[in-house]
Amino acid sequence: MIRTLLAEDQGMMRGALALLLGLEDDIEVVAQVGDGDAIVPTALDVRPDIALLDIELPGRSGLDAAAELRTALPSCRVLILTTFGRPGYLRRAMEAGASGFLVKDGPVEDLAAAIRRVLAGERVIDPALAAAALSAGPNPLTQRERDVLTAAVDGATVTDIAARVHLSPATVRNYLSAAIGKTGTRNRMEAVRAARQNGWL
Amino acid sequence: MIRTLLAEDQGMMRGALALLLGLEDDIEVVAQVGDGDAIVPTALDVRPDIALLDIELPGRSGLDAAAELRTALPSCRVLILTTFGRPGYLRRAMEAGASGFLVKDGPVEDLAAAIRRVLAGERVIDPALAAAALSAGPNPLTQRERDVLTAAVDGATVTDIAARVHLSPATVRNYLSAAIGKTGTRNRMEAVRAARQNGWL
DNA sequence: AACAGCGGAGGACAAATGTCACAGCAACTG
DNA sequence: CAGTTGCTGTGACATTTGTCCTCCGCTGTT
Repeated sequence: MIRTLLAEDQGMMRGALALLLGLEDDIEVVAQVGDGDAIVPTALDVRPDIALLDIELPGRSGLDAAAELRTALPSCRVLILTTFGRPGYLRRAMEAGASGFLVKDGPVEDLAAAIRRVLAGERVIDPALAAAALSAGPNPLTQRERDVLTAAVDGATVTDIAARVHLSPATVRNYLSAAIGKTGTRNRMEAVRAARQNGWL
Repeated sequence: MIRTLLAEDQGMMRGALALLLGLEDDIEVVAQVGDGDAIVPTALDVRPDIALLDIELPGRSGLDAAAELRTALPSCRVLILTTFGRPGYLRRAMEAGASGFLVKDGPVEDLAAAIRRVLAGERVIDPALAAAALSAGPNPLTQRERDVLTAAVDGATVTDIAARVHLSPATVRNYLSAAIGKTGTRNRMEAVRAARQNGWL
């Protein structure tokens, strides 16, 4: 019996996947969480064989949780299940020690199959996505540039961002300018979009 | 047997929901589509009792499809199933003649129950959401303001927007200013967010 | 005919934004 | 040690953005 932990924030999706996986003879969903911060504690509690993690969750992101699981519960494999097949996400997932990366676009049948393959020691990654991740290259943004960009997503002014990140407004503008330059865009908004698109935030 | 059409763009979600509904004794999923433009033709073809529509789809939106279904196939009830419980969405769904509005956050069990209730002639709407929709008031933006705002979502400059909407740059700035004023925000980006949030786009 | 209302456009102005050059400092690398 | 890179900060500058006021032409109303 494959003991599975499922982390997904959308209630309906979570419930549906749990029910589906429960229908499989060899798979058992032993825990469901809807919050990123609950992943590691729950995993330590129920000790699953595999954790199925969404990336975008309330609280800690699935990628962070994956990295922490790697050391906290090395026996547990991680399969990332996400809406967005962003190159940077895949890259970070691999760096976090995930064994597989699945996008929610595909057919449901893929899911159980992927779980079994991961448990068998295989790595499960969409080949097209892998190619995109490699061709896109690594994240060109520095930590600070990411900070400033993420603080800018909701339309905050330079002053707002400066306050949030504890920097001088002038410095914030420099970082924004740098980010705009590196992403090859023309303004904040485009830079944010481009960085999001690539999974650089 | 309740004949159901399912429109949802995420393959895994669509497949999972279809399987789940198929497990119910009295429900039968007679068609699945992943594209908004396919909804009406498919419905005319299979003549379902109820259409389960996501709002944000490639091609036509689920709301537009709902409105068209209303006249093209009046016997078919519409149940909107969406990720975002935005007041404006709910309002538009009701105006489009939908019989129910469900957010994907809730438990899966709600879905089959909602379908049965809709078929029984009831209207299914989350009370909290209904209150929010009423308190938020109607969409304050004019058609042009919406056009300009939607053209601004991806960080386009005034010139870009002007070209897309076939207006003078000066006019575009006026509309943006109006939209910013009406949404009570400080700049484009915030205005776009606010309008999105409320389902005004 | 006079009127108001609205969509579109222009001008002028202040504020915010993006760019650039430069400088000090810390940390790492060869 | 010298060189590089990243972080933080200035100051100056051109451009863009947001605001406000005005004007024109069309439409429908009284």
